[in-house]
Amino acid sequence: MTVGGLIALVDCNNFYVSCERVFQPELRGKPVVVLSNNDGCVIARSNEAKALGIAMGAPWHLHRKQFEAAGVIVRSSNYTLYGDMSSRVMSVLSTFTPDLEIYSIDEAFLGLSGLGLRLESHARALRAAVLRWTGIPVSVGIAPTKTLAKVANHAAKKDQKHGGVVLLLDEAAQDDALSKIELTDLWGVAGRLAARLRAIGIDAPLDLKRGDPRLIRERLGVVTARLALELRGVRCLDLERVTPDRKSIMASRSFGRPVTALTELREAVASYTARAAEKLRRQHLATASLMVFIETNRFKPDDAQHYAAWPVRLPVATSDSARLIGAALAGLAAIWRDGCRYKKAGVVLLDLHPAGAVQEGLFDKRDDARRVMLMRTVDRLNLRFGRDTVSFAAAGRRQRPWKLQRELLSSCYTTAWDGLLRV
DNA sequence: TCTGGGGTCCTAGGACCC
DNA sequence: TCTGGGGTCCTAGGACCC
Repeated sequence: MTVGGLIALVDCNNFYVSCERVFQPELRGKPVVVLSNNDGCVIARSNEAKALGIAMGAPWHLHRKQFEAAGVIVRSSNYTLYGDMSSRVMSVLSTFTPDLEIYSIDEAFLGLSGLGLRLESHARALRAAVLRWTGIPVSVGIAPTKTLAKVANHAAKKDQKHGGVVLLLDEAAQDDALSKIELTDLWGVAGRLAARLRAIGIDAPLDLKRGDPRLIRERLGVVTARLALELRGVRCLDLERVTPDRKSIMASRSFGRPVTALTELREAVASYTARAAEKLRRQHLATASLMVFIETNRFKPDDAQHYAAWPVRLPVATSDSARLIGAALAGLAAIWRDGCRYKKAGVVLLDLHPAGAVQEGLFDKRDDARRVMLMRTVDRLNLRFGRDTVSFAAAGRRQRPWKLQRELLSSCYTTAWDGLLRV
């Protein structure tokens, strides 16, 4: 039943607020919120602030007067600090087990095989160590699957009586925890999916757990089917011990005020692109395509609305800031409209490759697929080459010669072709 | 003489997470 | 005057391949 051992989810409590409190102890015990860029909206709340009814994502300017009158203390976000605190927390965790997946800035999954009966005291020791060495309080949830570990962690946070640690080891305990939460408390269920679940008679987490897997797969897709299995204790999501390479890198910002001048937009896009390129180089990657986008204020329906994105394909993968900025600005020029009041701009780097493997022409995936297919065909079949055609024998049957469209083959593998033609 | 069908890729959009 | 900034995966449909 617990094949593969148990999984712990360690999650920092109100992480950004806790980071601020480490350096400003006077904030402890008081209602505190951390605001997003431009002090736009609430992105973290202390328990005391939650108790006042401050919602996640609440636009601050709508509530400022009311909440400040209630004594709420406000901090602007400081991502450099949070990133640094996160590394400290993760490095403490890594002293407890090498079996660690850093899931987000404030969460990690830990593999717990071989701890046996000392599980709970181990979890409490871990909690105490993180608090002692970093000043950050964490909650620990332990269960046979990631999804159930999330449920356990939710329970640990919700009820102080657990002392920050909840284990859901047997089905009775799991069902008890599941009976106390809503569909949208589950990892992977938000409003839309919850509505679709209710439409087929699944109103609560336990209904989902006990639902017909085939029906769920057919009506709601593979992700929800996996979720249902995970609730049953069947592990579908494994620990990702090695952090995979990023598949995209974005840099974007909302402006503090509306921007109409192209020169100003160019400055913003150039600086975002430079930031994205820095991230790219730090991760030893290069990009072969990017997208630039601009956006007006969607909360102002009276303004002329304009959202536009422009993809730019680069001839060669690169991490060079100047080349990327040039490409992004060319894209910007193509979409910018005179007279619009822009509120946000950004750049996304796509089609990322390891920097070391960068060579012109190697990153057209389609060409790469053709080359692989070609090589496989040569291996599998008895090929005979003519000047412009190739014929082959398969399963003892003679087949019509296939016309080769050599002109379709990109330069990156004409060498391979030349080799083949000499066979 | 055979003119179909299966596979893969790309893109956009949707949904979700922190 | 003021409403964040990142990411991931899945799906569907069309293009294109042989």
